Amino acid sequence: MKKKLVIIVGPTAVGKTSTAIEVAQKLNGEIISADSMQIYKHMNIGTAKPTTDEMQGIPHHLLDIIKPDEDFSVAEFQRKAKEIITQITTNNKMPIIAGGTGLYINSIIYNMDFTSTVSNWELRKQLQEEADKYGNEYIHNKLKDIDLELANKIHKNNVKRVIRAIEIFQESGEKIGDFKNDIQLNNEYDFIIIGLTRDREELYERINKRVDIMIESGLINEVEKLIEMGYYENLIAFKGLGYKEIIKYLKREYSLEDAKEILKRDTRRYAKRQLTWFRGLKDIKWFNLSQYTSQEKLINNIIEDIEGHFNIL
RNA sequence: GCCCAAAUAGCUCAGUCGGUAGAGCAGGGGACUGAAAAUCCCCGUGUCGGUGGUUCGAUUCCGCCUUUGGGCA
Repeated sequence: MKKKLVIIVGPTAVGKTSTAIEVAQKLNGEIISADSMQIYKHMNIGTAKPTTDEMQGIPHHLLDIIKPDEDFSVAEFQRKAKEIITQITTNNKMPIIAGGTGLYINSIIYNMDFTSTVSNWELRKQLQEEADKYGNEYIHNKLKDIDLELANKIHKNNVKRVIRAIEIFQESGEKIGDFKNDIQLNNEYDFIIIGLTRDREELYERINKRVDIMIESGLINEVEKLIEMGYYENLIAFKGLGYKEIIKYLKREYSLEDAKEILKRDTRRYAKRQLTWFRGLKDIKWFNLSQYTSQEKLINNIIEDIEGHFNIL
C-alpha cells in the first residue's frame, strides 16, 4: 500500500509556514521542511525559519541539521526525507512536506535515482578553472565530445550544469538524467500537492515588508555572528538570499539602503522562479491566498481537498 | 506677473538633420537529476504632455495651452 503524503509548496513569503502548521494540526501531521537554507544551524532570521513558538507543538524535521560549512545535496535530502516519511507513517501520523525548494520536492515525487552517481569537487574545481581560462565554449565542447545531444540541451553559459554533466560522466560513465523525458512518478507515495500563491503585487509587497522586518530583527547581527564563528563568505550557505547581500554591506560594497533594495529585488526574482517551477508540477492544486479573507476558510478548503483526494483513492 | 528649460516605456533618460522610436534599471516568460535561496536562457507599442498650423507626411519645425523645474520681480 502506498504511503500517504501531503506536499505544500509555494513561493517565499506566501505564507507556507503558518498554513502548513495549521494543516498539520488538523491532520495530526508532522512537517518535513523542503528548504535548502533552513537546513543550516545559526541561520534563522535570513531563512525565515519558524520559531518554536510558531511551530505550535507540531514536530518539524530537517531544520537545523547541519552547520553552515557542511556539505549537503538533494540526494541527502531525498534519503533523509524518505526515511522520515516512513517513520511518521509508521506512527500513524500524516507526513507533510512543506517548502520552496523545487528540486527537493521533485526528488520525492519523481523517481530520481542518486545511488550510483557521485561527486568530485576536485574535478569541478579543475573544470571551473578551465572555463575561466579558455571560456565557456571550451568546456561546453568537452561535453559535446561526450554526448552531443545532452550538450545541446544545456546552454553553454550555464557552466555549473555543464561541469556537473561532465563530472557525472567521468565519475560514473553515465549520463546525467533528463528531467523532461525520463520523468517518472515515484509510486511509493500517494501524494497530493497543494500550491500556495497570491496576486503578484501582494506577494511582492509581502516580500518587501519581510525584508524590512528581517533587518529590524537583527539580520545584520546574525551575519556578523556567523562570520565571528569562522564561517566565511564563499560557503554555499552564504549564497542564500539575505546573507550574500548583507556580507556585501559589511564589506562596504553596498550601503544599507542598497543592500535592502537588492535583497528585495533578488527575493522577488526568486519567488518568480519558484512559481515557474511549481507551475510545471503535475496535478498541483492551487490556492490563491489573495482570494481568501479568512485563514480558517482557506484551511478548511485545503483540508477538504486533501480528504477528498485520499478518500477517493 | 515676466524670462528660460524640460515634458518620450513603470522609473532614469537617449534619439529621430521631418518618414510614428531605444538603452539601463524595474518588470514578464522559460529551463532545471548529488551546489538549487544556486546556475542559466529569452522578452521592449509607448495617445513621444494637449491642441492648432506648416508639410505628401510632425514625436521632431512654428504658435498657443497645461504641468514641472530654475531665474527675475
